[in-house]
Amino acid sequence: MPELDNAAVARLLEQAADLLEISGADKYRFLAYRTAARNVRSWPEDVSKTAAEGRLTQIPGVGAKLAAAIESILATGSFPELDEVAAVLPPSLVTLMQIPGVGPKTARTLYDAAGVSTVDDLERAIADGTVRSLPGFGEATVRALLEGIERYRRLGERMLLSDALPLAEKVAAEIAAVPGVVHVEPAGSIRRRKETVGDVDLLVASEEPAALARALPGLPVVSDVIASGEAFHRLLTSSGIEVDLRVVEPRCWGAALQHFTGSAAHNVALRERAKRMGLKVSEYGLARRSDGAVLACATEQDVYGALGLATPPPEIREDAGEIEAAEAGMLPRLVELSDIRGDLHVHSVATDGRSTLEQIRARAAELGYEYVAVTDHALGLRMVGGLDLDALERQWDEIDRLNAEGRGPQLLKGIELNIGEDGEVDYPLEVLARFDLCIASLHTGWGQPRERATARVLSAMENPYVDVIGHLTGRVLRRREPIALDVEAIVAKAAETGTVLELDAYPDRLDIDDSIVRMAVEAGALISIDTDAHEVSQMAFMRYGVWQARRGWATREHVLNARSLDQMLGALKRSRPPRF
DNA sequence: GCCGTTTTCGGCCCGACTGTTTTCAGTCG
Repeated sequence: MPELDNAAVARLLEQAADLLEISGADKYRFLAYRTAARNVRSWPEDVSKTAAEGRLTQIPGVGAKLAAAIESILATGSFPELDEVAAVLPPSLVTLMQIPGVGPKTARTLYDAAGVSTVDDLERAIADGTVRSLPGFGEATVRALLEGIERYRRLGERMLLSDALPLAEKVAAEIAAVPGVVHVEPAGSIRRRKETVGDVDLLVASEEPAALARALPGLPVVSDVIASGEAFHRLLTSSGIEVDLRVVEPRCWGAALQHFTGSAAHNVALRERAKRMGLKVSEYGLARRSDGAVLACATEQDVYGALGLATPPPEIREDAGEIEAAEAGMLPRLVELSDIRGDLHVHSVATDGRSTLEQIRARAAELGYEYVAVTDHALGLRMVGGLDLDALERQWDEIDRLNAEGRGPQLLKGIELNIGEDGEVDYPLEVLARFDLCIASLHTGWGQPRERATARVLSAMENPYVDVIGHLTGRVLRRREPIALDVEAIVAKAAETGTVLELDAYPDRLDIDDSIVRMAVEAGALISIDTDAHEVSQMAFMRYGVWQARRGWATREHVLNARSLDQMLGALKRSRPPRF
């Protein structure tokens, strides 16, 4: 039985929830599975450990029954309730529900009446007229199904935040110039800075919605208006990405922004709280239940304030403790881009980078940094021409020369070491001691057993000169799965040894992710937000790393490179007296 | 199936749109 991580357990619970919903089970039963799945996914330790210690019911939304289900999943890879429902309904039906417009009832009908259990089945059944002949499936419904299939195939993959956000900002800028527009802001998962987003939502407040509607087709970034109503427009942009526009009255901007920012789970928790207080929250404002009087709606602060809450930053609105913290006045002051004093992971022309040391220093100066570490690849990574000792000496001489000029940010002598098969790194200790800081990363061993990969990282962390572990899991969003690792053990070791965990801000890595950041924050381990830039323009990726760190509840104090040069160097493992 | 500022039983978010079996169920965000 392969070790199942929290995400794998969550997926099985979600599958059970979907199948139970299709089977017509009680609404609150399958909702309970879904809530548990979400909380297992964000649970800050391995559920296998939680299970071994008999603490599964500490996970919010997990009671006795779901604890037993999770124990069964960990032991056998499934659980009785899932097996039972999967014996009656083909598990592939859950993919049918991913087609826009197809919910549980439609999926069930299509399966029962036409034997449809996959998207391909559905396409065939539409083509041969089977679906049209079913009761309840009129002309318009069949047309909507075909469009849904097309959208599912075209938009099935989530976009990177780094693709969606710049587009949203561009559309927002053009809309802001339309007469009558008072506010315009990306909402949804873009505003929460989630690493990938399913769709681009823009919220607009306008005094003249009709004028906005007339202006949309003429905007430079808009190539087509796909759908248009009074309060909703769907635009096709010149980049081929669709943007959904919601238009609201300026008077209730705050309530609308709160509503359309979500997350869904956060909003549900908020409305439950409101209900307990005799209030009601919707996109139209916070109202008294008794007489419907609207008490707050102009700003988000008004809405949260009327509920007795401070306003949580959008990045942490996931119903993962932020409402409790907001109530207690304990919301963290999250790290900001302006807190960042330097970049500790940048490649140069000496290996696989494309920028010179002077260019790197100049770019760091533009970004207002105090320091920037040059961290080319070490000897072991032959494929990119890792540096030998002679090459290192040359680079160090040049760094000394540039620093001696006394202009601009301090260049630091760094290196990106390769973690070997037994956790060893490329140079002996006496060479490692000569760097200002060393990052060590896994570059090989994808598909290794979890224990083995974990042991390599733990062993590297014992090295007194491995200051930082680079892009821990090696994932590449939409391309490469993370290496299977005992992340909890690694975070604990980081706190114990003073090894810093890097958050690689490259937009398709964002590695470590928000959940690991939160584990590090809670364990007292430091993180370092670095761009891993191979070209100076990529040093601008810092903002994506900062956002991911914010999603993990990191404050300035948790971030190594939010410290001044002296304090940053003093926090490195190598600056400490040796332990005996 | 979970859970407690009203509860160990009886609740468990809000509003809009759409099609059609035609005034309500299904779906969505």
